[in-house]
Amino acid sequence: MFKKVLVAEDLDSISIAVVQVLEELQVSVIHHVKYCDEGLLKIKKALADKEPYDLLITDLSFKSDHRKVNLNSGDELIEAANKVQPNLKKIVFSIEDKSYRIKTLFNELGINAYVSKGRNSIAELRNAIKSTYNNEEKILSSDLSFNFTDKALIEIESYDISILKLLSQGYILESISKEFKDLSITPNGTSSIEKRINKLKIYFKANNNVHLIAIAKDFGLV
Amino acid sequence: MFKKVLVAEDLDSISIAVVQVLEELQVSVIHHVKYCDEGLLKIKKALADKEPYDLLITDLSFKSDHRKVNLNSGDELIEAANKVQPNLKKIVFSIEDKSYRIKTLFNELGINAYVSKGRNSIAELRNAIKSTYNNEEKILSSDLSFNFTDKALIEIESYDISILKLLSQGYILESISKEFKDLSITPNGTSSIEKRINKLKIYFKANNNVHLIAIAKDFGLV
DNA sequence: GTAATCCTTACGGAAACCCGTAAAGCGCTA
DNA sequence: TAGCGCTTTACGGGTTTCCGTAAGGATTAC
Repeated sequence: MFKKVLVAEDLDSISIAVVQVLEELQVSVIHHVKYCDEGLLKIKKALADKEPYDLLITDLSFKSDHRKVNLNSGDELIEAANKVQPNLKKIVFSIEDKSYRIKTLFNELGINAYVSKGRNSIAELRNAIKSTYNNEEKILSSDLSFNFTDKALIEIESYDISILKLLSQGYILESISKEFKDLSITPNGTSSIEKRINKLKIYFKANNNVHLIAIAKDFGLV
Repeated sequence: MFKKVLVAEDLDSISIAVVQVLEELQVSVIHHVKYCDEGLLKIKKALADKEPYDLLITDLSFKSDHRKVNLNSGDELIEAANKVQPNLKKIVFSIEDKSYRIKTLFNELGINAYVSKGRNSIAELRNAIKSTYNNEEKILSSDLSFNFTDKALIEIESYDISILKLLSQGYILESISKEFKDLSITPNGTSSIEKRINKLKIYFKANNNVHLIAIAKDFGLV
């Protein structure tokens, strides 16, 4: 079993249970952080000490409070961790259950397992840890079963997300066009952006922009 | 201390910690349910057996799965519980931290304490349980401090929520007007509804309807 | 090198919005 | 019942979205 594991989870009510699982599995060194920044520090420190972590178990969303932080989410923590320790095994333990989000985690951040917090997630987490230890790939908790080859949601790319983000911030077409020109994102003609929004509306079966943003919010895209 | 407590919480990772707190506090009978429906059943059963619960600790949002349920949220569970056992003490333990939502819980559902899940929430929960036992009123975990007399958010009423809901479903002004007429909700002229939306836009500093719905989603109003 | 295709941008008219103003309805009081 | 104040509704013009069509430009096929 893993020797040294880092848990990044802000909610104390949850981290207690996660740590218990690790103890059950006879992990000898278990560290727990409540902020992503701390997590990255610990990973770096462990590397410097030549005693790197074998596994990172992290949540995705972290509450913001008075503290000023660099890394705001599990995604960012993983990205940063990948840079300093690419071979680190990574399990995400989060409430998120949108296929779009999860696929991105596997494909772009190279996580080893995803466990969605739910009614039986502690058992799922235990299994995921074991499977990860046995070098199995793309482990998904059983309540989430979607087709990995389904391209539908993957095709929504960062360009679309940018548009949705700006729309949700009250930008009108013209302002989005200007913003894109400033950031040299192309295409940036109002007409092209309009067309792209149209595609999104068709894809998400939205009646209008308001509806579209509501749906995008529900999907966690913005 | 309380003798008999019911915990309604779907995430097993959290309920473990909650039950531990209750055990520490020497509560002799601790029951735990993962669905609101089960919760209500247990409350009714306990009443019928003349051994009612002293306290209900519940989450607000419950994941939906294959199971068909009547009660979808902690709010609904509390409302139902109030009908069968009005004297039941109630503590809400949720991630929610929007003052609007929380105030409604105190004012309309008569909960005794609100503890927001966070980095130190287990200690907060322990205190809230003790305070509730000592008949203190309107107990709020310390990371949430807002003014209870501040009317601002309370003034957003169900009428506004209805408008926001329909907007977020892609309705245009005219359709909303028609819908309101069907449901005999007044005022229902397109002009009045428009004016109300305008107020909301000013209140939330939104540039347009799209922006407004994005903000409403963030606030958990829809 | 030319044609076909795709992508980007432009244009225009109808629908829906945004916003100010004015009229109509309704309860209250004298 | 007339007058007052408040709420609701109606109206109008400017802006933005919505949606179809088409022109310009780049890439690919042959």
